[in-house]
Formats: sequence, C-alpha cells, structure tokens
Amino acid sequence: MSDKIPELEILFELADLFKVFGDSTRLRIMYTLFDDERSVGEIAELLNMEHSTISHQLRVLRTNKLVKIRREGKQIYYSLDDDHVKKVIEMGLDHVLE
Amino acid sequence: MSDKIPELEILFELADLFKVFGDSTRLRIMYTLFDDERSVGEIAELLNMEHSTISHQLRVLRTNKLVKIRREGKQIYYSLDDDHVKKVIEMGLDHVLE
DNA sequence: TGAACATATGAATAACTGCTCATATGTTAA
DNA sequence: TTAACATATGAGCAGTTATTCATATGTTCA
Repeated sequence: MSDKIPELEILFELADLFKVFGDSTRLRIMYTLFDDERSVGEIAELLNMEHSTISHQLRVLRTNKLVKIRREGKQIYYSLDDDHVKKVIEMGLDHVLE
Repeated sequence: MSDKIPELEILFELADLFKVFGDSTRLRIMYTLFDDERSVGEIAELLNMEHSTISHQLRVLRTNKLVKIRREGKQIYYSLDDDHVKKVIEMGLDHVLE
C-alpha cells in the first residue's frame, strides 16, 4: 500500500471521504445505525435534532455511499451501506481512545 | 466496540480527528511522510506549495498528534507519530478504491 | 379525494477553514 | 554581531458547510 503514491485525484477523493466522517452529527447518525436500521424520525428523536437536519445529513451520507435505504410505507429506513463504515469509525475510535 | 454507545464527547473528538484527515493538503503531507521523515522545505517542494501553507498544516497535524518532530540544526524534520495514522489512511483508501 | 404523516428540498445565514502575505522567531556560520 | 536560511505565526480574505425555516413531495388510509 505504501509503496506507491496514490494519484492526486485519489487523495482528493480520500479527503472527501474523511470530510464526511468529520462531522459529529453525521458520526452520531452513523452510530445509531451500527446495529439496526432506523427511520429518519427515529434518528431525529434519538439525537434530539430537527428532522430536516437529519434528512440533510443522511443525504450527504447516502451520496457518499455510506448508508443505504429501504422504503416501507411512509417511512424510509436507513442502514450502513457496508461493514467498511464501521471499521473506519472503529479505527478512528482506537486512536481517540488510546 | 459496537456494544456500547460512545459518549457524546468521544464522538466530538472523533469528528475532530476525521476533520484533520479530511483535507487533501494534509493527506498529501502525511503521504510524503509514509516512509521517511521530511523537513518543511522538502514537503513544500514535493507538493509545490508555499512553505507557509505547509507549516500551518503541519501545526494542525502536530496539535492532533498525527506527526512528531525532530530538530536538526536549522531544519525540523517531521514524521508520522505512529502507525495508526497509516492505518487510518489505508483503511480509507480501501473504501475509496473499491 | 383529502387529511395526516414522513421525508426531502431550497434558500438564507452564521460559523468555520485553508491559503496568502507580511512579519517574527530561531539557528548556523562568518 | 550580522547575514542568510528555515520555520512559525498572525491577520485577512474567499470559499465552504451545518443548521434552520419554509415549503414541497410522496405515502397511507378514511
């Protein structure tokens, strides 16, 4: 991995990815999705924040393919897109907690 | 790890950590340090950026304990603080490259 | 169809951040 | 000490972003 400098373009993409993780609201949202899918309303209530704020941030997360959705009637359930997301967060936590 | 919700405070710290990784200049700087220590001037030349810009960003990296320094005469050599830094970047790259 | 609910979107604002320029600090060698 | 070099710092500007408010879209059920 470290034997080749990634293209500049890749590092920009990487920065964009970390930017998405670099906001506490988005991190908290992702954390509520660690074990279960949740609707927008559930997340908003859990975090005690405006539905609108949560919806905006979920869009960012979705655009960056960190969460995916499942529609069920009026509600839309969000869940983490894959295990990578958890791993990145856990790796960061390791660093913060040490 | 996922069996306990981290304190709100921890998630703020974590967001701050990811914020540091969420800038392409800082990522590029860290990448130049993947295998070797380098002086401010070397990094500035490698990235073709102002010394001042590099110095400012190195300060951010240092404040967040991602790089450490070694003084030698007029020059100050920067290197990655520990292997965690590499791991976080590599984990992110995995996600971007897949 | 219309009311009630869940979510999404757009615009506006306030706060933040990276870069540049100018200047300061610190080190070496004459 | 002074000149030359390496790095750091502070202020200001420009660009970005998270939140809020208002409104729109979409779904269910009567």
